[in-house]
Amino acid sequence: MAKTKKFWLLKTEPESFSIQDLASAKDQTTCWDGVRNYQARNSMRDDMQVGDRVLLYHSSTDPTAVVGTAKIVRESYPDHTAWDKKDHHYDPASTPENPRWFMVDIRLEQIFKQPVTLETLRGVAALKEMELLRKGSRLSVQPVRKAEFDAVLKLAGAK
DNA sequence: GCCAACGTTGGC
DNA sequence: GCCAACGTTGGC
Repeated sequence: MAKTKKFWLLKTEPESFSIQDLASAKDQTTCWDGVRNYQARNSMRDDMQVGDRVLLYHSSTDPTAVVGTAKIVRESYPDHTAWDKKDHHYDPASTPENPRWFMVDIRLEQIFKQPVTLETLRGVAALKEMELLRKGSRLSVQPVRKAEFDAVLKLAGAK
């Protein structure tokens, strides 16, 4: 069966890791570590495939916005930062023998010349159902519909 | 299994 | 910094 490409949105606080950080990373690639939410983990562990496209969103900044796109380049594997006592996201319940948390690798595709702000997204009728715009939405790894992904690209003047 | 208390996220 | 909306924890 042919793989169907999926679309995602990943949130990050630019103070801790920004799309500019991704741009200057080796091979413009990074592991998406530190996710400690089961629903988000399940998306990464069970549903993300190499080749899927990702919107990168900067939260807790001004303005909050989708700032670019990336691609999944490695499917899920254990998040070893959960085993590191010194790591901020350390979780003693996760072990190498029985890992609880997973991550994927992503590679930068593009930084939007024109970031698409949350305010802009809220004004677009085609995005009314987008998870990001749901009241109280906190999920840091969200599925995005293809039509939504395309609409955001269009708003950014990107492909 | 219920649910109160607690911790976190994230827009404003 | 505030606080609404969550998710998790743990006593019972």
